[in-house]
Amino acid sequence: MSNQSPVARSRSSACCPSLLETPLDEDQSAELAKVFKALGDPVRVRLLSLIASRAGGEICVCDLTPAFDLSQPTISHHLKLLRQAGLIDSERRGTWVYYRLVPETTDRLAAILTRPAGLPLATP
Amino acid sequence: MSNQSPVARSRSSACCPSLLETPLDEDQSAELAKVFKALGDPVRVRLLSLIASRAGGEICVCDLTPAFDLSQPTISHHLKLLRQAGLIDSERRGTWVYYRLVPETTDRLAAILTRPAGLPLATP
DNA sequence: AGCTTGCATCGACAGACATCGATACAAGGG
DNA sequence: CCCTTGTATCGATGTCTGTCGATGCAAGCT
Repeated sequence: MSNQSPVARSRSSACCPSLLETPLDEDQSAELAKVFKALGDPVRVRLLSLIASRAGGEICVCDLTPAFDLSQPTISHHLKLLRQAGLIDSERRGTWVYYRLVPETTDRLAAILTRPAGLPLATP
Repeated sequence: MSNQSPVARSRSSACCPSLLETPLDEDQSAELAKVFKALGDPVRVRLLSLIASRAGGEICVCDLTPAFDLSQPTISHHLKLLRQAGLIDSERRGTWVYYRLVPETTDRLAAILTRPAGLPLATP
């Protein structure tokens, strides 16, 4: 159940912090956009939030599904997209499947969105 | 030309940092997802990167368009979405329109994705 | 083995989105 | 004034995506 994240993974072309500092090339932009796209849905944002904020670091799908007015297949679909984006990971234990955050990925996103000390603000 | 960002704006229901700390409610998730969705396209990520990394803080559309193999209306469309998400702002000066980053919005995103000192990592 | 419960996958469908060419609008120059 | 150049909007079109019910698969129980 362990897909590896395209963003958390250290990559040849992209090593570095901020999107706001240096223009990204097409490949870097495409990989980043995949992760942002995974976060571009209210259900998935809330899923990630529920998973990440869970004491103990994991949560069972059976505790996730009832938090939404959506069918179980739909929740499963959203979890799959989050997993493919490298934002979460899953593990089966017995009958249940547990999801947990992949903090490396959110860390990387946060770094990418952080501007280097006092980004030039069009200095008026 | 100044739409205001739903995320940079201080809001009644949401005041606080990390998505990773406390479960978001539906409204908070929906607003956040709008911004992430705006970043969920390779062209827009690269546009934002080109705009933000520009020395002087602004860039003319006429310098943006030739950086892509896309029609001018398509670029204009993507810029509009970034603007509506509160990620960039624009100003017309003479014939040209200049875009600049709205750093409050990216700052807020970065904060939201930052975990409070040592998020419980499923402590194995 | 059969039953039950938890979760994932499949196929279908409606709505959303990226893209284009054509066109409209804004501003400056002849 | 018209013409040109820069940018936004419009309408059409093909593709992608969120959602569902039905079904399949995994694991434990009896």
